[in-house]
Amino acid sequence: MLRLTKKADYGLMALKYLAEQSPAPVPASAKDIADAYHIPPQLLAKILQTLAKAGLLVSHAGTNGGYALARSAAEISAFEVIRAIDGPLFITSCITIHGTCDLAGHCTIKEPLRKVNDSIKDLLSAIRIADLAEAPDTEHYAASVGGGLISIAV
Amino acid sequence: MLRLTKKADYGLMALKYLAEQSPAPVPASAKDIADAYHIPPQLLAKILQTLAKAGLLVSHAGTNGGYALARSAAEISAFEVIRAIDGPLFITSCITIHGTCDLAGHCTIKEPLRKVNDSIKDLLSAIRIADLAEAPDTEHYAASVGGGLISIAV
DNA sequence: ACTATCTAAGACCGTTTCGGTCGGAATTCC
DNA sequence: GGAATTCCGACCGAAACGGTCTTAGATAGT
Repeated sequence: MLRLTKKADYGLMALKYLAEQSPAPVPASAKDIADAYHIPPQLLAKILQTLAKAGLLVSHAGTNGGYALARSAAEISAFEVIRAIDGPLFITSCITIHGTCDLAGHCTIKEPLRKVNDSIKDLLSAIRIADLAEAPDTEHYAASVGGGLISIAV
Repeated sequence: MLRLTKKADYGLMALKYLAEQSPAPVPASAKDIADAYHIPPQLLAKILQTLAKAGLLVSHAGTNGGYALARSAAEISAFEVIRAIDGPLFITSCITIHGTCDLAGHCTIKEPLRKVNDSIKDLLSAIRIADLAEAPDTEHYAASVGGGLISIAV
């Protein structure tokens, strides 16, 4: 449960790939990335398209075309990627886009879970693509985030 | 995305109901709870069964039977409930039960996301059924959790 | 201008999961 | 014995997910 889709996984992997390539003299094609990670090429192609449409990637059609990061890898959060691919983050069915609960009235579960929701969002927002790339071992990664601890309001 | 199932929602609501009833002179039947929250009775019945099988509830069959919390509401975490209903918590498809990634080798996304995974787990573990019950407004709830801040290792 | 390469976009499809229902058996109380 | 209630598995429709296919449009090199 609570698992993000394979598409989001692929998207993050693709962004990581692009982050490691930058600054890229030539953009990477969907096929390049798909080959590198053994991802179904056509599927990745669609993912990259939505990522481009979301403004996280810049695309270039035609020969020698491909994709490149729209911003620096340090300025793109995992949350943005996941949101762009999988849609808005709602941990519970109660929290809809309108903020209303279809079980309105008889659902007091909503408020506490909304906080969990926000916390997860903060958690994912703190992870940046730059953290994914070149993050081989645990200690170095934790240190790079800021002391290994982040505080989350509950 | 990243949303927990309606079953888990229902389960949490049911636990909250039971928490508010305790100490209960008589256990609450599945139908009682279903009526209170307008949940499909047969569906809730199955949810309560799995919750009982997981040891979170004690059940009593027969006339005037029903369910009651197996422990105090303060000793049951939202994480346990969700895990019992929706199964183990894996934010990414990479993290399987065996801890192995089917994209083994060419998937460096895994490690950072595992930490997010653990953090969410900690987050949900910190929420207890007692927090859901009698938690009408935000301020009181936040204060009751312990200063409104919890720290999570990244 | 032609062609190879590449993105853009949408239809389509098989499988799985989810939400929910049904029916029957076992248990307990009156 | 009968009513209430848990227990358990089978079943079903709808939606989501993962993936493919096809077609069209943009670009660079020759």
